[in-house]
Parts: sequence; C-alpha cells; structure tokens
Amino acid sequence: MGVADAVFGALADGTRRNLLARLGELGEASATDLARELPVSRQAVQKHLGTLSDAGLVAARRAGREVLYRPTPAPMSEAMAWMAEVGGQWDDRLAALERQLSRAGRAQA
Amino acid sequence: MGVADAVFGALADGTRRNLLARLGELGEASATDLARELPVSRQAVQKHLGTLSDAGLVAARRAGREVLYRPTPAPMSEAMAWMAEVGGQWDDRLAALERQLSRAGRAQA
DNA sequence: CGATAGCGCAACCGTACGGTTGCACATGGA
DNA sequence: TCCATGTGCAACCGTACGGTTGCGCTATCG
Repeated sequence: MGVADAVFGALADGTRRNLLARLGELGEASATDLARELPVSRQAVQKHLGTLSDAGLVAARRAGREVLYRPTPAPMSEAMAWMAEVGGQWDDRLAALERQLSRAGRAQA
Repeated sequence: MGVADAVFGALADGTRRNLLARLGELGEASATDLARELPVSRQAVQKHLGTLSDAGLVAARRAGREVLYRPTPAPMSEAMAWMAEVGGQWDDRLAALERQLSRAGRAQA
C-alpha cells in the first residue's frame, strides 16, 4: 500500500528519527550541521536524509554552497491512517483517532 | 525512545503489515493458516509473527496443538504519538492529532 | 498404538542496510 | 586568486534481514 512502506522504513531507524526530530526543532539544517551533533559521519547523515527524502519526509533547498533540509512530515499521516485502520478494530482509542484522521484528511493538500 | 523502534521496525515490512491487517480481519489465526494465504513459507510467517510479538503488536495463545495469534495494536499508539509530536510542529493536521492523542492517552491502560 | 498435522529450531543463502573512508567537484571569503 | 568549507559520489565492510530447507518434537485423531 503506497507510501506507507517508505515512511515506515524511513522511521524504522533511530538515527533517522533523531534527524527528523532535530530538524523539527531547528527548522532547517545542512547535513554537515546535523552530523556535527551526531556520532556519525556527514556522509552517513547524508544517506539518511536521502532515504527520508525518498519517503517524502524531508525536502532540500540549496542556499549558496550549503544544502538545507527541512521536515515535510505530511506523508506520515498516511502511515498513521494505516495504523488507525488496522488498530481501530481492536482499540477504542485508535478508533477515535481514525475518526479524527478522516475528519482532518478532508482539510489537507 | 522506547518501544517506537521495535514498532516502526516491525511495521517497516510489507509482509508483516499484511499479517497484522489479516489478523485484524480474522481475529485469530495460526502461523500455518496465515502462511496458507501468503506466498511465503510457514517458517517465514512464524519469524514475522515473532518480531511482531517482540514489538508487542501480537499475542500468542496455545489451543490444543495449534498456536493462535491475535493482534494487540496498543503499542502503535506510542509510535503514533511520536509522529504526531514531530509532525505537529509543521503540520496543523498532525497538531490536531497530537491533541487528540494526549486526550485519549489519559483514558488508556 | 500408529499415522498425521502442526509447531520449534537451526543452518544456510543472497541481499540490503548502516556506516566508514577516500577523493573529486563546487562555492564563497580573504 | 588561493584556500577553506561544503557537497556529491563511489567503493568497501560487517552485520542484520527476509527467506528457504531440513529435521525433530508434540499432540491430536482413527
């Protein structure tokens, strides 16, 4: 089913979730910036940003000689919808979320 | 952060998501049952159910000589909470979900 | 009982993944 | 213009993953 595979795959790695969370705080950052505060090399971060980008969770913007990445978490909603749908049959809490999702879904790009 | 890693990891595989969805429909099923309607061997299904079980997304019950698995999707809510938190800073839709999650969270085991 | 259906476990295989190093290319500042 | 900084790309490495086969144990049914 669609984008879910890429999104879940991207989110399955802790470093990638770290990057996404950090980008959420910073707004924008380069791979070099992000690598500075992480215990991995710049190239590793770059690869991670690549898979995040493939999943549509991150977008890149060139600024001079830097490339700045910003989070674009919209595709996560599809993954959440999947979880809500599967889980909703067994958990009232998730069922509530499913209703919320379908309501919010009508209002998004 | 906690269970999220196992949950996202488990959900990152399409076969595993299939299994979870099918279990959601059937209620309960054995690894052999599930393997019958999937293009993989029983042992493969068994391994997948193992990782799903490690993530707390599935529970096993012995019934005679069969072992029946049923979905226990509650741990997904933590993963959803993570997504809502990270995404919420950038997406009003996810922000709404985040509020919904914290409200529902107070009412769960 | 014996035979059959189902589970558990281990070994093995190919490949994708996370990570590294190394180096070449581009860009901006002194 | 020269140099420092930053990016892009490729090769390489170890390991974990998805999947298979094979076999032994358990339990149910005739």
